Amino acid sequence: MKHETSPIEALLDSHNIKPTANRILVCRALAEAKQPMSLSELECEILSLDKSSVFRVLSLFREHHLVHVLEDGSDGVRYEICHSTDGHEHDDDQHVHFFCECCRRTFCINDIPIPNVSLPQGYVLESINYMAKGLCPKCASKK
Amino acid sequence: MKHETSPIEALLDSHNIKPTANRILVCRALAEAKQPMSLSELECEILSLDKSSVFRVLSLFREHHLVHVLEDGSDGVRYEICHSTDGHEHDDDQHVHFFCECCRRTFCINDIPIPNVSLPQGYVLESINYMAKGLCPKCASKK
DNA sequence: CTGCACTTTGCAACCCAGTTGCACAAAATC
DNA sequence: GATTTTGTGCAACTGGGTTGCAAAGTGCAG
Repeated sequence: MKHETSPIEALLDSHNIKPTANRILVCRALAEAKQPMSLSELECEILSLDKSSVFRVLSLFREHHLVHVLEDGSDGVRYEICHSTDGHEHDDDQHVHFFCECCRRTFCINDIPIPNVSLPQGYVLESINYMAKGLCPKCASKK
Repeated sequence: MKHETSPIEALLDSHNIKPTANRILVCRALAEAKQPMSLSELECEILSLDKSSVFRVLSLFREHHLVHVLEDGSDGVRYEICHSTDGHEHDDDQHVHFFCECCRRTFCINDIPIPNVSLPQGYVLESINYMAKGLCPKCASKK
């Protein structure tokens, strides 16, 4: 019986990434997460993998534009699957993120695209990191 | 002859920070810098000070809202003097920053305020980190 | 199938920014 | 001047990130 390719494998494939076991694990973890994940979170979630393996898988994903990186200021970066329609070169799905200073989690505000600014002459824009900070609904209501 | 208080000391004073020698040094370095500075840059610039001293001075400044913090993704945060008019509680001078991926420097785009977004119900906004990335004019022209 | 080249992985070691404990120096207070 | 409080330097630690290297896995030609 032939091996049915999962959606995860298809996703890797569409980014020209050979789907090894480790890569599938990491990719699935990221895909199922509702929030962007940090290296160490992935490390904990997939205990079978070594830190360096996760690191290298993530680096590879980044090179192939399967994930993008965001800094929330909580010491270290987070990774999130790109949902851009074409999935290559430029991410067209960059959206606003929100970092809760109370529970220190990072939320995707998928509905809200990043507002653009017109930079002064000469600057070449590649990407934008828009990180709003404050209290998430849950933490705000606990006050 | 009486000790003339420098503008730097006045600035510290206005934020209720006792102006010690170290604090004046750090504050002046920040004030004179055209770009936000990292902990290690300050460390190098003021060789007489220990890393931990700079760190503690910066932490103090942050608590007293004399500086604000920004993440440019170049490993580690940067500090910048607040130029808010009242200088307390909320920074009203938050502006766009630009990180050059070539020379890895961070620029203040002072003219451009951070565009606001209306967050979903429940979120309480405190601050926004808006970091545009790409090539600065100098690096872009070198290509 | 077998041997060989290349890729992927795990381990251990390393790097470095940030951070903390502690003891001493400086300043403020009594 | 003695005592308390505050600030500082040193050294050590932490934790995320990164790399070298050798072993395991994979693909392919013969």
